[in-house]
Amino acid sequence: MNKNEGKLALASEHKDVHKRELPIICCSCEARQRGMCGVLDEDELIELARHSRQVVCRAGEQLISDSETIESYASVTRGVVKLSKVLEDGRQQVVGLQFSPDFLGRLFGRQSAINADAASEVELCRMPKSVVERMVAQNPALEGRLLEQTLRELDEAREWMVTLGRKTAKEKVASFLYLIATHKDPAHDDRSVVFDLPLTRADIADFLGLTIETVSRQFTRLRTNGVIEIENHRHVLVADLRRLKNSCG
Amino acid sequence: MNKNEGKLALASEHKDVHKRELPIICCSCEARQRGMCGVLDEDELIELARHSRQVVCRAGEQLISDSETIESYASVTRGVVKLSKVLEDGRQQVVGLQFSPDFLGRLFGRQSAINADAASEVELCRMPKSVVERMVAQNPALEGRLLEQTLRELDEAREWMVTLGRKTAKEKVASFLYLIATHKDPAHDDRSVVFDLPLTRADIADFLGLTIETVSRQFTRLRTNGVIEIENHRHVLVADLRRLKNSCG
DNA sequence: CGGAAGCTTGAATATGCTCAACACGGGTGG
DNA sequence: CCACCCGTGTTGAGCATATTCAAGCTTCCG
Repeated sequence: MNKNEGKLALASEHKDVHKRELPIICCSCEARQRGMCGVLDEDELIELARHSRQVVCRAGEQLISDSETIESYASVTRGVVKLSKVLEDGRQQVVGLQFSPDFLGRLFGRQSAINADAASEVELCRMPKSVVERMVAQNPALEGRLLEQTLRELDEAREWMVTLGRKTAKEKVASFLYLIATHKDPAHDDRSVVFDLPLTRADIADFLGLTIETVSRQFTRLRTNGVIEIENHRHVLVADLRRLKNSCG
Repeated sequence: MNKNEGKLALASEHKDVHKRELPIICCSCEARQRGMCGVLDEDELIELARHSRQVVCRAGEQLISDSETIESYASVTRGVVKLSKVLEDGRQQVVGLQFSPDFLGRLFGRQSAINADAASEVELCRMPKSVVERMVAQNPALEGRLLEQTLRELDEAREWMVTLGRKTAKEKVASFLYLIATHKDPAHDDRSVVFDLPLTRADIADFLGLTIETVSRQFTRLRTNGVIEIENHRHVLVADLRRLKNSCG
């Protein structure tokens, strides 16, 4: 930690500080480019950063649990976050995946209605609820950007409802692979893609409303059909993305 | 139509009009109470009303179709709107229901990604896209209210994903009935509720990711179990809402 | 009254689930 | 170093749930 920063932070409580420096961490942060921080001016960014904390979470770690009181929000800066809901008897459904630089947390919520877990190793930038909400109230551009993300998430959720409600097991698995493939490589006019699955078979099953056995069988089926190749159970090669898309129903 | 209004509208193009009267239709409109219009000041409301048109749609009428260019938004002021998506081979999934005073239309969207149909007879207040977007840009409170509705819709969509992915046919049908029952009668600490189904069996099936036959069978099952009573295929009586809730899984 | 649309019911079928066995890989400890 | 174990994934056999196909029944409306 920087000595000057420590001094300033102590001396400046409740005072405006001019010309504080932009935190180094923010400079290369995706949230600054395409995420919520992209609409903040320098002062706001410094103010927000002053209250934020970078945290790294191991795969499988729980980030937010259902019914938990919400005290902070976060930006996802690395890795994949899994949003899920569980029924009383333990049945689980993954209701969304979040990637960098998505905003994490139910804005204006008092307590969470979902669980959030690190699907892979994840890096978060945690921000206190109150600071974010104050900033949202003062900066319509921030409100606007969060509105846009929320609208995008709603579009994705509805798209996925079609998959859950109306597709066969094979189509579901193909749809999942297509989702990951296009998310990893935005320049997918190229026909072939290679990637590592960010989810276990169990997570994929919970995402697709299937069992792990069915997911496994459909992977095998897509493999024997030549649509995909798999190495080490995790590493996937899609030779022709259009063929995969055609398998999505 | 009022003669004075006609004259004013013609004479005042591109001029500010002071002291225009609040449209009568707005006074009793639910959107003015709990919907988007609740955050508008009088001038804004008059301005918006000047560009808006009330329309009534018969049950089954298409309001917005997939891939259609978006030129207007709307507030639902009466009835139930069904949002759906279809796969190329015709399989259909209902991805949401909207009631008064919900906002209808994909904000900032260039073209629609879903169909919207009148499930029952529906009344809409149509507003031009450009006017709404200008007002959203100028009034953060409006942006905030639309953000809140979008967040609520996202919550609902995710809740429904659990139903689609992880519940049995019986639980799905019970969940649908519970959704309608609690939506019709917000004061549902009372144990019994009576209502008319706003959707046909086909629509319900598309909402639940089932076939009409399965929906029908589960209705029969809930009826013989004494959870519900049905009259005329449409009129439903729930004697004990807690029993229905227990059937939701 | 007759026809159409919407709904229910039954029998046969198929899709995905359950239960069970086994394979593979990485880490731990004798 | 090898044996063992645990977590993860695959495969098979039998089964259950929801679908399909087909018939018949209400209700609404001309």
